[in-house]
Amino acid sequence: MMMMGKDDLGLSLSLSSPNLNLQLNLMPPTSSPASGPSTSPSFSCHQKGRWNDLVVHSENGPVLDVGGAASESRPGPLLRGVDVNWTPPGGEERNSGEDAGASSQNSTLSSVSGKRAGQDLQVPTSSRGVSDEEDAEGSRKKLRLSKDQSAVLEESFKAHNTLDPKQKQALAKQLNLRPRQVEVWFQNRRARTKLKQTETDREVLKRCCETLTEENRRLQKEVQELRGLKLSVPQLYMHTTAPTTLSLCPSCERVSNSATTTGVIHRSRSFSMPIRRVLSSAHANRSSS
DNA sequence: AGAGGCGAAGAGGTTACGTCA
DNA sequence: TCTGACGTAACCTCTTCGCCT
Repeated sequence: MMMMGKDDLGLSLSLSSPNLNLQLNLMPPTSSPASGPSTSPSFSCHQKGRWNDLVVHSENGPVLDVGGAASESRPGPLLRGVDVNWTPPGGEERNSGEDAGASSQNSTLSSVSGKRAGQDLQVPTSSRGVSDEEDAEGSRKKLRLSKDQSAVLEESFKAHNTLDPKQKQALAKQLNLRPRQVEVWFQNRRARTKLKQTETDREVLKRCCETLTEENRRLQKEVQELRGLKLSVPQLYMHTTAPTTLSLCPSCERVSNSATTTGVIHRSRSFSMPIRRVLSSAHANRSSS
């Protein structure tokens, strides 16, 4: 299980509060410009040349051998039950080159749900058609990719979370999968990554909200204290305007009570300490009087 | 045996790009 | 040359469904 970095998505969020400086950088890697729908992070669909060095190769050819004709060549413990990714010799080769080959000869790989098979046959899209012979096979069997296949796909995904057509072909051939399967795997992988990231962000934002709420509560309390002081020690404020005009000097970060200031407090955390000095001073005055 | 989770895959929509009249 | 219609490809999101625990 690979852990995704925070920059797998195309969002950038920055939050800052006195007690919290939060930056969520959800931008995709710089090599993966976001150009999809505006509602969500997405990845360019025209990324030719970005995948040139990506496929994970093995010294001895494909990293895994699930496509052997002999059953003993299949990864036994890695695959539970039938190896749906096994391709009869020559079966995938007939389809090499195009996703249209998704009409796999591999009957166990049938991806046609009974409900939708008819739709597919009626309106085959560019790469999602289903052959009649596959339809005739009946219900689809859907099994997991092997661990080795998933590992190779994960490695590829780490390097790039989008697929170049050539690399899709290469991966498909390497893993004895159909290009459509590789494509779908990457789509689902991106979706899982995004979902995971969304949940993480939600937690972070939740904590941020709690922190800000607490900070707000604290500041409200300070305001109450200041107002109480103003009532009890009016002479302390005679030379100044209302407390709300207190501002923070951007250079020294001290409280300024200049009447010319706009009252904008830039850094409330720095504001807090001088305020406390004011408070202690006021308390001293009150106790002495 | 049934429920729920997970993942593979389908369907429909969006966007970007190329082509052509 | 510009422009709008059209087709295509890649992607995203939602959903379905089969397998596994």
